[in-house]
Amino acid sequence: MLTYGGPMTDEVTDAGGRRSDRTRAAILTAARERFAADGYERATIRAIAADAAIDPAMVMRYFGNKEKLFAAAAEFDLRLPDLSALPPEERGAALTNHFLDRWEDDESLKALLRASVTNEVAADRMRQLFAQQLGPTIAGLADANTIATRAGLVATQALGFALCRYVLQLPPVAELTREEAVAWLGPTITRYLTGTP
Amino acid sequence: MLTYGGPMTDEVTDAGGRRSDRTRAAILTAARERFAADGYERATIRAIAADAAIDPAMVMRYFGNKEKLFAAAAEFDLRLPDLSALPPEERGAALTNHFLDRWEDDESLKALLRASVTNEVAADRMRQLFAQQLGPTIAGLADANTIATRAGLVATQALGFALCRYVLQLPPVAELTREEAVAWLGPTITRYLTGTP
DNA sequence: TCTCAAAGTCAACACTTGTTGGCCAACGCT
DNA sequence: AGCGTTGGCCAACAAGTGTTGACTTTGAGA
Repeated sequence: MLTYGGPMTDEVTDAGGRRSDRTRAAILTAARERFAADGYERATIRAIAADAAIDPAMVMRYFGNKEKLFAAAAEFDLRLPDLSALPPEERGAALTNHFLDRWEDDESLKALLRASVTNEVAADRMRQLFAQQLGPTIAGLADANTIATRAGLVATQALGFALCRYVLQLPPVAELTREEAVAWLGPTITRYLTGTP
Repeated sequence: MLTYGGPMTDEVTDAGGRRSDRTRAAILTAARERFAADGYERATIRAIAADAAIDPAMVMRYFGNKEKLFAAAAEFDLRLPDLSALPPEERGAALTNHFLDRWEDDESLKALLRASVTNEVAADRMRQLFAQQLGPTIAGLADANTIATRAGLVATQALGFALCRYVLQLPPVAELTREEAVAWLGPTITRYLTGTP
């Protein structure tokens, strides 16, 4: 039986909880950093284990194999806000701001982007992100049968900007302030959300 | 001495030329395909050699090592047209069309994009592409000290679209016709080229 | 205190990778 | 024909990969 007398928590935090929960969380954190920095194939189990200060075999015990570890590390929720409350012309800026926030406070997205270029599982997760999370939130903001296209277009600009700013670090894009970035991208996103070609 | 009595040609074509020129070209073609399809680390020398129907050792003989092979395979010229002849509001569509052309008739760009996410040499080449090729061609179309930023913004949309369409293959983006794509992206690029935030 | 499952360690495996050096075949020149 | 350069193949190396199994330690419940 899998009973255990210790404190019962669903959350996965650094401190507290069973010992196994802590190392599990340590592995996930290290994995996210490595996948974000190196991509899928260059991030090795050994390096991740070293970062988490545990044995590589533990990673296998906890997550089965590298693919499953990645799947667990790249779990991600865009946490998109409700845009319908805003006037249409402000929605692009709001969405841009939200994207930048999510990108900068969670390495999972960077890990997902870096990996999705060479790993099919990651690419699939990326496709789902925009189809199942962005799609529904912009549904109702425009003609129903244009929603998928609009979500895709938003993806092109959002991912392209993130690629240039956080991954390739193209100087002129990386040096933009938050305000400049929003001022440039906002109208583009707004047009993709509710405009017409 | 490195003299050779055979026909002296600078061009590297499939047919004709010395035997070495032909296999050299075969290696480059295979390398481009593999790098484009698999990215830098998953594209192995052995697989490239197999595609070119030669021995892996030949690849080393011809190009020294994997990095130099990639550098040779990912040599790329955007061949940007002169935009100043066009009316400002048509420049975005023209540039978009040209990008799509270049993307679809040469695998080097896809190879470069896939590799640049995990390989620093490739990332550097990508940065140069937009700084040294796109920059100069849009110089004169807008205020001189906004050129670098404008080139960067164009890069975000161009690379983002290519990423979604050709690499991730996001369904709604991959299914857009050429006309739809140009109609959506054109105005965005135009605004980045000559508009104001 | 004893017991036993959970958590962790260690060493090795099978495999793939980039890369190297030695050897053989082809071919244009004298 | 004989030569020498060039092009090509084979086998192997060292390093690093994901992954596995057996062993040891830990720590809570009886």
